[in-house]
Amino acid sequence: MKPIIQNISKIISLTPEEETLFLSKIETKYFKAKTILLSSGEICKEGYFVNSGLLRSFNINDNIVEHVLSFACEGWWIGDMYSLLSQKRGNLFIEVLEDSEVEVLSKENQEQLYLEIPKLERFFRILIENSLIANQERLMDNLSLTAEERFEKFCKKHPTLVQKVPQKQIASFIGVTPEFFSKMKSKMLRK
Amino acid sequence: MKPIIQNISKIISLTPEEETLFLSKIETKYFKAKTILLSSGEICKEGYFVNSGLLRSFNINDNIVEHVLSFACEGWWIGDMYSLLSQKRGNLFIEVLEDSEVEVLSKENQEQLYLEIPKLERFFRILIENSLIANQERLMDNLSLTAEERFEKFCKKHPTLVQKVPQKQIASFIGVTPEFFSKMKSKMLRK
DNA sequence: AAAGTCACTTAATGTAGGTTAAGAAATTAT
DNA sequence: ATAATTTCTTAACCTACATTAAGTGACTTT
Repeated sequence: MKPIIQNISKIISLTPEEETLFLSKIETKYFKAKTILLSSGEICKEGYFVNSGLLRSFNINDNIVEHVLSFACEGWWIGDMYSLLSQKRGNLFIEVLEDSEVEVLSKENQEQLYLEIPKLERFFRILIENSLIANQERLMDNLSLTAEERFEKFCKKHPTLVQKVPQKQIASFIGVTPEFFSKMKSKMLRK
Repeated sequence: MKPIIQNISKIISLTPEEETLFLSKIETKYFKAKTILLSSGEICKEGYFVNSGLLRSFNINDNIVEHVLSFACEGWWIGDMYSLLSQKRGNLFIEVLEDSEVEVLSKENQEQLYLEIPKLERFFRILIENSLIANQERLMDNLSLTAEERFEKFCKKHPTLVQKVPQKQIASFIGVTPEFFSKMKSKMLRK
């Protein structure tokens, strides 16, 4: 069974016909590392489900500083929610960090699927609820924890990512500069 | 027409029967300022839609420092998403800041409504999508803007709230101490 | 109206994390 | 393999914001 179907089946159950219909609306694509799937200023027309590999979304501040909004590895969805929904120009980049196999679901097909398989409203509602919860927690963590504590939490929560992701991007995700992150890390090791 | 029905009608259309059914599942309540609707450590059993007045959700760090997650005034929904969804103990408080009139939707009734009016899946999906987008933006702002810039953005986005909410809670929302906020504000006025 | 609490201000001092810069190590490209 | 680019480290110095503390005014409570 395709990972994306497994992913959906964890939350709602699809009939074989619905599965087929769903699969007809997505497209499997392969991307090389460093491919930019979406740039700031563009309108996001599709969402991505990662079969294998690793993507990230980030923005760039004052044309200099990158801030990572999210990573997505196997079994995760990624997109620019703001732009995808509003169909206005967003300010996120979506980049492939490792050679990846990805299911592409266009905005258009997603809307059609909502009509053809109303159950999918439920699936995506729950998917987004979970995303919101994670985001709220991250927000509160940024307000109340030190960089060290945030890093520890990140390690516990995403042990695989810590191995795969370049260190400067973990720094960006938890909200510190690469220089400070490096200093902090070596300080933590010394304990 | 009840504000909560207006709120829903902006996104989906309900038949008169569906409206009646929906209304039968919510309860209008009146709360005095300072009422605590939910405490940290409790399981959140209901969501709130504000007809009038003002609520907030926040957590408390190390039994000392409060961090405001969100405000909700007229026309806004509020709840502890994490606890509401997982039915586990959350760490948020929900407090009434001004005497308020509120529509209460229990978790139980909400689940029933999803079955009886599947369109509501769509409504809440979109509601939560918007909430996620706002959260993501706030997260990125916290990573990339100064306190001053965050405050300016807050003022533009929520001009009514700036008038109503105690200053120390705006400070908490944008992520600084009340002391620093006070200093910052007087510095901004001097310009 | 007095007393107490709470919200806000101001100021001195402290610190987590930023900036700049330069070199070392690791990847990538030729 | 070598050069080129990128990532990581270290260190000196800097700043946005936190902490502590003390004082003022406003709102509650009795």
